[in-house]
Amino acid sequence: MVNLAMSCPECESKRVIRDYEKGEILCSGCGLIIVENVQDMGPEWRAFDSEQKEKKARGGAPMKYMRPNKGLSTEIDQYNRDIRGTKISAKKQAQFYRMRRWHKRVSIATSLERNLVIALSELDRVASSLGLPENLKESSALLYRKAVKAELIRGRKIESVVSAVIYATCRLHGIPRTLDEIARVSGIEKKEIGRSYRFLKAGLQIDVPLTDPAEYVPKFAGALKLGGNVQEDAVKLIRKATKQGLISGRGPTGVAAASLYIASAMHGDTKTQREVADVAGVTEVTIRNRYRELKRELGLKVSL
DNA sequence: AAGACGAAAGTGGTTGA
DNA sequence: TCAACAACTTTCGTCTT
Repeated sequence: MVNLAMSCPECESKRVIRDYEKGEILCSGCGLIIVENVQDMGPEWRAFDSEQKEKKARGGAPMKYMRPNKGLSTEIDQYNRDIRGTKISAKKQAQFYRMRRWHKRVSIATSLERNLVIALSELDRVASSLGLPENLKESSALLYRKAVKAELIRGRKIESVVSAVIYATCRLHGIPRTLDEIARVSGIEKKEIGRSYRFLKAGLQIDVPLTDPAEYVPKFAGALKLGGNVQEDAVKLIRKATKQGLISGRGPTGVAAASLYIASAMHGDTKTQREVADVAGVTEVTIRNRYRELKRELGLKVSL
């Protein structure tokens, strides 16, 4: 029970207390229950300085972020001695050998399982918030299992591998999702995902084709509320540019954005560079650079 | 006032010695 | 491992509508 610094709305008395056992805030003067079912979100202890806080806090990092199977598992050591150091009998040795073997098997099975449980739920969460179809989740899960088998997870966060797997699967399926988007929903840094992705690509020898800028067109056009014919023209521009080797080495999003920008202007539904840049996740400057290249190389006569 | 333009400097990643 | 490099971003001043 703790006195709170507030007065009762009923009787105006200052005797408002908090009852931790019942989870209520009430007035001990008139008995009015002001708040029911209070949930205490904080720790149940109180600390008065940082030293105490250090000592009392016992949370630590969540288990899943720690190295799997470290700190929690038991090992049966390999020296066939008892605690006094004398050799133990052959019969006992054989028994210990069997125990070790089983112990190893069991721990490997559980750590693998634990890994998969965490990974698959994370995969589901990220894939869902990206609006990815069910079959893509399936192939992602499959790819993740392959990665586990190839022992590519060690040393990096499960989450970042999951993100990398999703990124790879999206590209393989031609469903464009940028690293930025995945980074946002997964909470993993872009470069971290990129690193895991490259590692994955090398380790599993999957070759992912370069992203075709045209894949981004419907998505960006949708966000900009541009019609189908604008999209078609944008794709045509991209095709022409591809033939002239204008897109190699260029970021696909930038190319798609510039093409859409030009196409929108050709249809008299001009969007500002700012608008296009925002939905494409690039800057206006990049759009201008691509736009300039396209205009020059394709001999476009666009009045803007 | 808003948008377009482009120069210059800075950033993060790749590549080749 | 380091430096050069390309693509892209940030920032900023100028021009156009």
